[in-house]
Amino acid sequence: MNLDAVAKKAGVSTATVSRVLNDLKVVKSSTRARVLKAAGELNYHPNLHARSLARGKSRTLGILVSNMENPFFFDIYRALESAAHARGYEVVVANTDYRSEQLVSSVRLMIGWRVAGLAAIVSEMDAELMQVLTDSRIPIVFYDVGTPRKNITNVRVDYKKGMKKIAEYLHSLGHTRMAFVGHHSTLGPISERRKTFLETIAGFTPGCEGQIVAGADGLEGGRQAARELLASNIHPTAILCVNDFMAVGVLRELRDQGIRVPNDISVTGFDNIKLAEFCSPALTTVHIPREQIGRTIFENLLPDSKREQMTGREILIDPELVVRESTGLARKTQGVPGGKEKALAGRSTNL
Amino acid sequence: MNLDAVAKKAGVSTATVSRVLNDLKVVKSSTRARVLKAAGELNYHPNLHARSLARGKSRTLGILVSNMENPFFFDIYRALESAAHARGYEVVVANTDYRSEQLVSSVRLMIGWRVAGLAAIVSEMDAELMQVLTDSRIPIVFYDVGTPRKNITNVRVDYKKGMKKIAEYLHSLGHTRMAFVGHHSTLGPISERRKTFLETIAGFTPGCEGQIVAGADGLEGGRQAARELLASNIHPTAILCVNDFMAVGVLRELRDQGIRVPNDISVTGFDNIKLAEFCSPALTTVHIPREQIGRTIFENLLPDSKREQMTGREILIDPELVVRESTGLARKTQGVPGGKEKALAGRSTNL
DNA sequence: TGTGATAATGTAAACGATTACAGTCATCTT
DNA sequence: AAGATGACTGTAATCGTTTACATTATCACA
Repeated sequence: MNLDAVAKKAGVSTATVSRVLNDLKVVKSSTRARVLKAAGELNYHPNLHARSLARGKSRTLGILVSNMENPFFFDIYRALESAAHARGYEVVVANTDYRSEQLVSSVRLMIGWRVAGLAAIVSEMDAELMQVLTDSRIPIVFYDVGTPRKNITNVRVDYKKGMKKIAEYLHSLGHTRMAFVGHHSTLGPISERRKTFLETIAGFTPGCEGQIVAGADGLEGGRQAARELLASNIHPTAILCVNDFMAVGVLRELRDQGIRVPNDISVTGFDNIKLAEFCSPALTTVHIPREQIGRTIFENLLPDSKREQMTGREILIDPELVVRESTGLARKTQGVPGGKEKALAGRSTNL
Repeated sequence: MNLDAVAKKAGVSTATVSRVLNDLKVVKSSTRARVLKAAGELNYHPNLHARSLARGKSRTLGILVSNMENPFFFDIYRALESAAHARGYEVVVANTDYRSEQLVSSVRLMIGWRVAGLAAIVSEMDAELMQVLTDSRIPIVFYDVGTPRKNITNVRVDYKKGMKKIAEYLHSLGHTRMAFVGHHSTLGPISERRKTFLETIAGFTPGCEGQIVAGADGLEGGRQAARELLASNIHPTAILCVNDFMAVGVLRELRDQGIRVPNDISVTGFDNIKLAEFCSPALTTVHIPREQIGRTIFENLLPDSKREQMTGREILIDPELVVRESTGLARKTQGVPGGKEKALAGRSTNL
């Protein structure tokens, strides 16, 4: 079913049909009606490929996320989409699953679709991909990874500040032995988050120790990491998680092992996803304004922005501590609460 | 950047470039190399709109879901996508947010993109939309809603059986006063789920009572519904939720009101999403094989299926009870545990 | 060296829209 | 009555591919 068929049926030219369908009000209302009737009867739907091709520009935005299952990503996606819809843009989303191979192929797809803009809310990155993107002239917004360049904006949360707030808070509760649970793509030796955590801990009183474990991003990954952590001889009094999603997994494992939160161990998340207030105990976390991030990304993707698009900006977002039930005073003695392990000798804290 | 530019740079015709890019191995390997080099240097990416237009058929599947935030939908989406990728198909997804207005516009979009197939995992439905879809010749699979027709397959879980298993299980634990928490789109007076619940309850010993509350699909909606329920004078001993996602919200509200689960009230979910085993207490629920559903949907979307596509099939999926921690024996007396309400007189159960 | 056969490439017509440009009317003006 | 105006509508080029068909190299063999 194409324009021609409709045109024929309505007894007009394809140009007129096109004008009707695009609401150019130059068309006489009687012909307009005739065309609409014909289109309706034929169950006609414009071929959007042909349309984009002819128009030469699209009103579709692409968004890449690492893990749509993690509500953090989903919330940004939703905010972005709703901002876009409000301005007549469509959004297509692709899940990279933290695999840079998948990222590359998704980017290829998006460029092939000639999206009007591309948002990359991903942790993984690929050096030559950056080049391809820069060359592609598409307006791009990165979240967290990447550096501003021509036609590239970077939205970044001040991760360091958030981490500091959390760590200081825990420290003020008497915690000195802390562990960090992250997922692989945030924990490579080069990763900023890992570094931030270690530096922050190191900045405290000399006796503070920081340890690191990793799992996949998700409930199961969090649980797995907690399991490893507990099986080791680290015995932290607080577990800081890279995000709320994994923290919920951690909570679960602790509960399974009979460890009380926060009495025996404190746990913190990051992001402040909805689930953080619905799990038990509710998570102490750091709020990241995903709604705002989504909107900001959209605005920076728009072609018309009068702020010159070509320089590349960086936008820094300030996270806030949210205290709930999962954190409390550090236990004075560091006996292992689960009970199945031997008591620790001589590793008293510096408090 | 178009084929022509590449062709010129490589000193060949566009036809040859196209052949190289599509891996038609008729091209001499030396020219092939030349073309690839040119394409690379120009940072060329084929325009997929033009491609689809020329080919006249796409390898893209559309999927519509009511609420991507609910892991149930997400899991189906993921399974479908991974099956699709394995066979060289792309997937685009649209969130309808339970709004049939949004559904209509998403369908329009998908048809406009000339998707090779369309999966509708939605609860909302629109009479005339069904007609549009039937007329559109696109292979379609519905989940739960809709009836099989020409070029339409219907995948359906035996909701009745699942509900029955849950209700019978609860009944065997002594529960007679049950409430059902659903979201609006599953609870209209005409909805099958509502009916199923009421019928099942009615099928038990005469004293059994069933009540119904609704909230939005989600954590918050579940909590809200629970709040209403507890504020009313229904005092159920068991709360059956339409899905796990809402059940987690219910759990949260009960905990806030000091009601112990399952000691005071039993709670059940539906779907068996991952979260169901990570919340506290872990949810008794009914397993729905989302992985399998996703794969099944994909297979029925494929054009080549030798099973004649034209008749329309129905596929029924059998759910299984999963007992965890959120259910237990009914309290013998139905005093209100929260303590802030007056005691109930004379409404003893039939046990 | 000519002759098919076969391999490699080129030509040009689709695909289904949009849109600049060029009509065609009917209606006023003068 | 001729010309101007403005309101509609039609013609045809264009967007960037694919692909049937035509054409030209290449090569083995008589």
